This record gives sequence, C-alpha cells and structure tokens, in this order.
Amino acid sequence: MSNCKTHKTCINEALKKAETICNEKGVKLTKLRQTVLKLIWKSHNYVKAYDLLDELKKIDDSAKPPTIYRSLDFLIENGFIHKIQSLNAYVGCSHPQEHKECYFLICDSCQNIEECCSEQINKVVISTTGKNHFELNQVTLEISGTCQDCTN
Amino acid sequence: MSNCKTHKTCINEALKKAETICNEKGVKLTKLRQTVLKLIWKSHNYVKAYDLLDELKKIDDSAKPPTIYRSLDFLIENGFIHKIQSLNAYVGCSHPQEHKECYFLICDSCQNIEECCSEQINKVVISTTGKNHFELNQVTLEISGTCQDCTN
DNA sequence: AAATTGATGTTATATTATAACATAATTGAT
DNA sequence: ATCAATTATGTTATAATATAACATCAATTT
Repeated sequence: MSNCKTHKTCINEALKKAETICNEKGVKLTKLRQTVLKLIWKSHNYVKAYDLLDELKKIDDSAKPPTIYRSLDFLIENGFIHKIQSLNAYVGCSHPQEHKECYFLICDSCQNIEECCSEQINKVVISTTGKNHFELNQVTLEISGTCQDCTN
Repeated sequence: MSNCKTHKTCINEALKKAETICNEKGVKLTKLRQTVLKLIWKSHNYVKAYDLLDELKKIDDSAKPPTIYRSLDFLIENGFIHKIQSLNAYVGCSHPQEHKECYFLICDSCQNIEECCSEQINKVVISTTGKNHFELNQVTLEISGTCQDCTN
C-alpha cells in the first residue's frame, strides 16, 4: 500500500512535472500520452500494458496495442514511468529527472511499488562493477517481497 | 567474453554439479533436462527460449515450446540456470547452491554474462529494504553495459 | 503553400509463455 | 510382480507481450 494521503495530489504532481519537463525538453505531452500517464498513475501499483489498453479503449474505442506501447515508450524515454522488468509491468515514476539509478520494492501481496534511491547502493554497484572492469550502462534492481502494510 | 580457458570444463563441471545436486535433492536430471542444460551452457552468453527450442529440435524433432519451458522451469527451480528478466533470456548458473543473491553483468556488445556475488551489495540491499520495513523475498539485479574485452 | 517532421491509425505478425489434456515412464506400496 | 500413484513428456491450442510496416493526419518549418 502506498503511504500517500490524497492520491489525487500524486496524480496532479506527476502530470504537472511531466508537462514542465516536456516543455523544457521541447517534446510534446500529447493528449494521448497524458491520458496514458494518468491511467498509469491511477494507483501506485504496477499495471500491465494490455490492462492499460483495456482502460484506454473505454475512452478511445480505436486504441490498439501500438497505441499503448508507443505512449509507454515515450513515457519511459522521458523518465515519467518505469518498466518493471521482472513483471513486464509499468509504474509511474515518483521523481522524474531527479535520479539516475533507482530500485523498486515490489509488494507481492498488494502490487504496490515503492521507488527508492540509495546513494549507498549506487556506490556499491559502481565499485563492484568497476572491479570487474565493466562499463556500466543500465542498472535494473527490483526487489520483491512484502511491504509493511501487508506484513501486519 | 568469458575468461574461461577451456569452455568444455565449464560445461562438464556444470553438468556434474547438476547431477550431484539432483542426487542429493532426490530430483531427476532426465536426459531431456540434461540436454537443455548442455545447450544453455554452450557458451557464457545468454540464450533465448525459442533459440534453445530450435537447437533442441535438431536433436529431437518433436520438441515444442512446453518441452523447453518445462526444462527451463526445472533448471531454474533447482538453481542450475537463471532467467535474465530484462532480456527474457536464460544463462547457466556458474555456482549453483552456493549463493543466495547474485547479480549479473550483461555485456550489450557480446552477450556475455558474468554472474557475481557481493556480500557488500547483499548487505546494502538488506539494510535499505529493512529501513523501508520491507520483507525481502527476491532480488533481481541486472547490470547491462560493456565488458572489459569489448571496451578495448 | 509546400515540404518536412512527428504523431497517430491500422493491419498484421513476431515473440514469449502457459493451459489443458493425453500418454508414457518411474516409483512405491501391497 | 502388480497395481496405484506420481512424475515426466507429448501434443494441441491459445494466452500474453510486443513490434514491424505502412497509411494518414497534424504540427512545424521554410
């Protein structure tokens, strides 16, 4: 479960940030992309692409897989959402632009995803890859388990 | 690229370890499962399920998707291979039974995968999840980039 | 206004994976 | 040794995830 008080605030902030960043970058948050972002932000839980598609179809009957996947690509590229590789699922990014490496706490029980940053983890990853003379490109760190609310 | 001298040794050791562990556990490394394990161990690179299937078909014409996926499931369950979530691909485990949490250095250039353990990473992950009161189940840590051989 | 670029619509299909049921092989109990 | 139960494999079908390719439309630039 998420610890946000009024989730509307989360959604609004996510949309506002996306708009601001798009303006800065000179890319366009079209109506479609905004709609998809909103749908993803319906909760802090992860969502599957075809579930999103079903939701989108309710709004726009003509939506098809490429409709959703293109928007997902755009939103990922610009850092507004993340793909959870171990689940083939998507989740809103709670702090776009701020972070490089993040990790995800995925609750098996309630599907909530907590996005975290840890300088400590970054450092350790960098140092251990360095030891292997490995030139780092992308880090995927996904931790599944049970969140605090679901443990009790 | 892998730094093994004679890859045959890697394969033989992997097969021997698998056999030993299966005996200990009382599960069966059937001919099919052994064949699949061998195919996966053809290199230190990751392999895709349907590529494995194509290889298997050369040996056993009747092989079909469930043939390969069942063997993959068995091999994963018993720790002989790993699934690389960010690639939907599979790779032999270089030290079955020894480790809990591992991470993978995935070379974008040569598809080699180096499987690593780091007590330091484990500790940091455990401590940072602990701070979030998150009961850890499974850690997926996949690092893509360029390996030493491909950097030069 | 024409040309270019970017976004979306649309059809088709590729890729990854599993469900469900049938048959065969192995093991365990009697 | 035989039957029953379990485990493994064979087989068909289909589900779930994702992209290619081309057409059209909209926005931007010249």
